[in-house]
Amino acid sequence: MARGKIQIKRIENQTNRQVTYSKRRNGLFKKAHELTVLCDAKVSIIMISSTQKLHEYISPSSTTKQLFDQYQKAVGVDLWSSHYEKMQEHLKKLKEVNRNLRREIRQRMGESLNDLDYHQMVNLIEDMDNSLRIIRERKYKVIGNQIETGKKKLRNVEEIHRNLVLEFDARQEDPHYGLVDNEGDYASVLGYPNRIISLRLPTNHHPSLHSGGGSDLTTFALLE
Amino acid sequence: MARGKIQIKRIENQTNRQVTYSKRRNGLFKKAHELTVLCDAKVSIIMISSTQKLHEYISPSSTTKQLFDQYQKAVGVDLWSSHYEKMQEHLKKLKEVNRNLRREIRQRMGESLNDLDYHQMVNLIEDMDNSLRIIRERKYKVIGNQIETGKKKLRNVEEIHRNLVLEFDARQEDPHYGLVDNEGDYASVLGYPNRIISLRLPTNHHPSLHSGGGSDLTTFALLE
DNA sequence: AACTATTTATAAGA
DNA sequence: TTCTTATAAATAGTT
Repeated sequence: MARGKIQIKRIENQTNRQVTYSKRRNGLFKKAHELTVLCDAKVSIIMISSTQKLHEYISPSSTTKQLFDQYQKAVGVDLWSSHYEKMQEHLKKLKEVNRNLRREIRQRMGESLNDLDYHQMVNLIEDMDNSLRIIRERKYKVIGNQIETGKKKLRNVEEIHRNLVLEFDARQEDPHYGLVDNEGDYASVLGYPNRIISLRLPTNHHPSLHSGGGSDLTTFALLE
Repeated sequence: MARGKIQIKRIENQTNRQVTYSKRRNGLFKKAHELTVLCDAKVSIIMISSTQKLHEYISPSSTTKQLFDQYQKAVGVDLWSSHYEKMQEHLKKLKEVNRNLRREIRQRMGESLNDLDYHQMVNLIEDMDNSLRIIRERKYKVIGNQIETGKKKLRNVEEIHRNLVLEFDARQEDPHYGLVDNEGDYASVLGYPNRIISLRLPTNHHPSLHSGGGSDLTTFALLE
């Protein structure tokens, strides 16, 4: 278009091609912008050079996506859809699975039994019987554990009580029995909360001699 | 650019604007195409006029979507994703629901009982007991129905048999008893398959006189 | 990146 | 919408 006409065919010289690309790209964008302003139109240009570099023009107050959405709408082909399809399928499968799970639960709750034939119903009953047995066993095991724990706790408490009573009796016979130091608060030193000791021996703040240590009273406290 | 310079600003005259739009659009597309060929580039132009008409240019051997995908990749923002989000959320919810349903079934099958505390276990047992009762009732009802239907069918069969025997005896006493026409095959005319009649009376193809019609033998056939 | 001869695009009119 | 044409704008080749 200047200094000589050119053929419209690929420019083989790489440098030349890039220079022309740059110049004409600017020209194209300028024209696009003029069009945008003069005719109140929206224009989106996406260009990828032979070196894979990308340039774009988008008319002011538009976005490329906006224009692309309008383009799809006008062309009538939803190019997003292919991206959806896989997901749609997944969603469908999940819903199906969901439905089946719900049905199974309903049947196990004694509803929707019309869906089952006699044989299936017999199987269901057998299965639920087995399950119930398992769950009951489990329950009994839990109960057993609780009773066992309870007994253990009870034994501990009884021993503590017994020891306290023994000590108390001993003190009554000999007021100085076991009294080593008036200053220290043995109960709290050994980690026994005074509150609990005083429940048992309101007038005496000395610990029992034989109880196993703080842990016993801890378990006792947990029993409450 | 010709016959006088123009200001680059919106053309107020509507006709003029449209004419200019048309002319410049062609110019732009031509330039785009030249660029495509000269510089071995890919170009996508989407234009929407002030009257919302859409035009596009796409360089040969490309698609608009292709270029748009490359554009997204280069720009680094996935414009599809916003379309996914809602679906993603839905998917997530469904999976969660699914998980819960599975857990409930597992528990009702005596598995994953660690997830339940004692109270929940007691409730589950009570619930399953009730459900089992309902299902058993249903089963008994179905059994009852089957027995009832069976009895009814048996009665019908017995009556048919009785009548056939009666007829057979009558025929032995009087060979022409009840014989009206030798041509017709009464059994099949009345809808009785010969095969079944012949099972009972291999030498006599006449129907019983009193049985209730084809339906009885149909129900009989169902009994087999 | 700048220059400029020349080609190309196009505004206005028909 | 298309053609015409005077003129503005773009740009190929050069520096």
